[in-house]
Amino acid sequence: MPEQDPTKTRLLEAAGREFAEKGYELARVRAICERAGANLAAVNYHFGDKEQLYREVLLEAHRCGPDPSTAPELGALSTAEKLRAFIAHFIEHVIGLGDTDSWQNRLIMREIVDPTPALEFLVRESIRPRFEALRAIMREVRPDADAQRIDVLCFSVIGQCLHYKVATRVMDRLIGADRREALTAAYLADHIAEFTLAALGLGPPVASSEAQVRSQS
Amino acid sequence: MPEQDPTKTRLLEAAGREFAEKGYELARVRAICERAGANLAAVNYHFGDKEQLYREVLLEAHRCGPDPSTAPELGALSTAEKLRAFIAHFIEHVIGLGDTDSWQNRLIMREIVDPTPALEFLVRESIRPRFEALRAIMREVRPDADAQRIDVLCFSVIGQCLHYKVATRVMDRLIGADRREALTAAYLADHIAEFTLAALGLGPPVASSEAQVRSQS
DNA sequence: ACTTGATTGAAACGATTGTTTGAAACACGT
DNA sequence: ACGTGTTTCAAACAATCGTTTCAATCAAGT
Repeated sequence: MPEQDPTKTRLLEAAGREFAEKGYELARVRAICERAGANLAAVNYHFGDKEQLYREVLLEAHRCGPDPSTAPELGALSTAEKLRAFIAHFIEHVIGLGDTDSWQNRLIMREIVDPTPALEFLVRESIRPRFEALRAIMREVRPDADAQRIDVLCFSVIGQCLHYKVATRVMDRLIGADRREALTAAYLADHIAEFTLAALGLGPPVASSEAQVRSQS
Repeated sequence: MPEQDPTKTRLLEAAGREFAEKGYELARVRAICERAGANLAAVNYHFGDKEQLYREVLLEAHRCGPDPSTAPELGALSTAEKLRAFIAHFIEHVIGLGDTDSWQNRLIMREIVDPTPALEFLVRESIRPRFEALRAIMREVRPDADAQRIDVLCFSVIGQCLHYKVATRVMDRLIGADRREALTAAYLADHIAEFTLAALGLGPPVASSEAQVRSQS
């Protein structure tokens, strides 16, 4: 099969965009095939049916989306810097707010909020490893905390980050699309890190202006 | 029209549950009518079509769901206590994690994450007032902060709260449904308040155990 | 050229959807 | 009892969806 851009590949790409935009139910097989420049029957020929296509797309989104190999190296960093690195990585790669927000991220976000049976796989392969990494950091910060407290501390971090992906549309109407887009990945990562470190007693309280924040690091 | 439980009322209730469970597209008019014990044509007779029914259900969810009149009285409280009261109110009423999670909350949450054209109304009537209230508190905490910093501070609070509604299914698979359900509204409200107050310098860093938290209040 | 297997194409199928229809049943003022 | 306007009902309609069909097309081995 020495082809340069086979129909099957184009279908996966087109299906990814369609599923991410519309969701599984609203995504139309006809629209996917049209995007891919393929015939209507191509989906059923290459993937069997719509559901199997969706699973393969989700698998592709996991592979090409947030790259596990770019997970921050947490070797010789201090605890505070580990946390800062985790947050920066999460914002930029998992949330996908740094680059052009890819269909991969939107698709995974849909699966989180409105799960299909494919969620189990997604948790096992992508979400849990990251969560365990954060949990390890939190245990380092608070060695004598019980499991429940560790959990909610992790959720406080993840919740802050994920909010910018989940509630994007509401934010646009709340503070204006221009001001929402002005919240760059770097700014958000910095804010959430400062906020979290201060809450954990690893840094000073969140300052009023950017200058004050910088004055301590 | 002196009736005790008219078809129109039963349809709104049934439609609310159906839309909340399945979402707008997956919700079936036939299922709604079956739940309401009404005829298939009842929807079109009383509401015109499915979309107008959805709008009226959303309006009903806004009225009977998170009650604006129960918004915390923020009169003579200190800034820290205002924030604590806001968070507790948000967790218990808006997230709906306190009582049985009603279809009203699930429906509104769907509208936030995956908006329909009805979002504009929802923001204007329900979300913006609450957001402005939080923004006022934050301005009180950081009088010299610019608008952008006020925004992200508010989002840090809301993001922490909303996460327990948005990612419930993922949490179940991540820490187990039993441990997730053990996170009561009171516990979460207390944690998020402590976390946020510490981040703002209005309280001590988040402690390792519950006892240490209590020792300062 | 012919065969074989994999792929593409246009058209149709069957099921399900929201919606409409027109008659029957009901409520109620006269 | 009658007439009138409202509400319910079973049935069908039109549109759309995912899926299937089967012939046409292509690539490569012989």
